[in-house]
Amino acid sequence: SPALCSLCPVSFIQIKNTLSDHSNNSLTSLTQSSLTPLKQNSKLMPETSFEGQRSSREVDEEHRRDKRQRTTITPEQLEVLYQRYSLDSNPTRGVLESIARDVGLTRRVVQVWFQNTRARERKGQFRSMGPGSSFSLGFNHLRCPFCRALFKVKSALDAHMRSRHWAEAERAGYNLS
Amino acid sequence: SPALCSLCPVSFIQIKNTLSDHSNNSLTSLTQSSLTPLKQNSKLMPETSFEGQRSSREVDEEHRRDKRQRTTITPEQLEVLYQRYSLDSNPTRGVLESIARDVGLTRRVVQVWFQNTRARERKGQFRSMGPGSSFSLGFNHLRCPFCRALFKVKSALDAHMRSRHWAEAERAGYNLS
DNA sequence: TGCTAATGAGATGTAAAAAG
DNA sequence: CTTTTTACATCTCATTAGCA
Repeated sequence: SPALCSLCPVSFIQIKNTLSDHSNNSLTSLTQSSLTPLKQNSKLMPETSFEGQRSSREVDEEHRRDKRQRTTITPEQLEVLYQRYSLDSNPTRGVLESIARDVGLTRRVVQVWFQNTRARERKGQFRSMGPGSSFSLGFNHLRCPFCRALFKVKSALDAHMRSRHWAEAERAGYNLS
Repeated sequence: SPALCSLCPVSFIQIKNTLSDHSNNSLTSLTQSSLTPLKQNSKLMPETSFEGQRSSREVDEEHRRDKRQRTTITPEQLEVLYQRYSLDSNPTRGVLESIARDVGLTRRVVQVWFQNTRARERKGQFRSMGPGSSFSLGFNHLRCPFCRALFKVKSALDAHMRSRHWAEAERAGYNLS
């Protein structure tokens, strides 16, 4: 079976990635990470045995096994993600799935995005806007200086900063009244 | 020989289990357990379509392997369960069945949940409500009492509660100044 | 090259299974 | 039934690697 979603461009690779949290394989890596400087670059071993045992003629069309699949999240998707994040940064499984449907990504991708975003927030990282502050993206959008959230109007951005970046905004000297 | 890691509390037993559970046979079973729709939960927790689309051919390979199906109990279901539990922690079979009907789980699942919850309560781990009722996690982490967000320092948690849960916090008597 | 999506190890919680 | 163990799901944290 091609293992390709009929509704969206989900490949076998992506589905496989959803399992990666559970694959605690190997004594080898455990021992290694515990006892050695961990500098040895173990080459992300593809499960050839597993893939090899299904009918290979059906599958081969489209994956590069040696490469890690990196999803490109579009600004439109980011906008939705940040909006949902602002409502709940730790969504339950069901909510996560609904978000995934909304933005057209797999649940795993959305889950990872939330994990990474929580980590980013925890570390106090915010995306400094760099040169050309709060530049517009696409169509009249304002980007939050502390994260990538996009807003159509300044009042919405202000409200966002008030609610989401209270401390940082104060530190940075924004006057949010 | 029961080797124990000298640098961390990893025992031989744990390592052995990890190996035997995950190294050889488990990509198939993992895939299946993660991707196969839960039949008893299909109404409340429908899996997304792309996840459920594995061919039956892939499924029945290694059919005998240990794949225990783990039900994911949603927060909504937990709320009902805890509420019923507070009324009677040892319900009769009939009551158990009515609860099962209410929450949309099998009687067996509800029964196991009550057993485990009684055991947890006996061990002093009882929580009157689902995860979200303030308890600490890890070493330096504080969990928000109103959602699952984690914070390293109290000030960050306070800022979070101020921005996200001001109403609830006020009601609950938190002093956020 | 910087940002960030993805990966992996380790920790935690708990549903399910096994043992008693 | 209770107690204990196993297995799975998800989190954090640290890293790795892909793409504009």
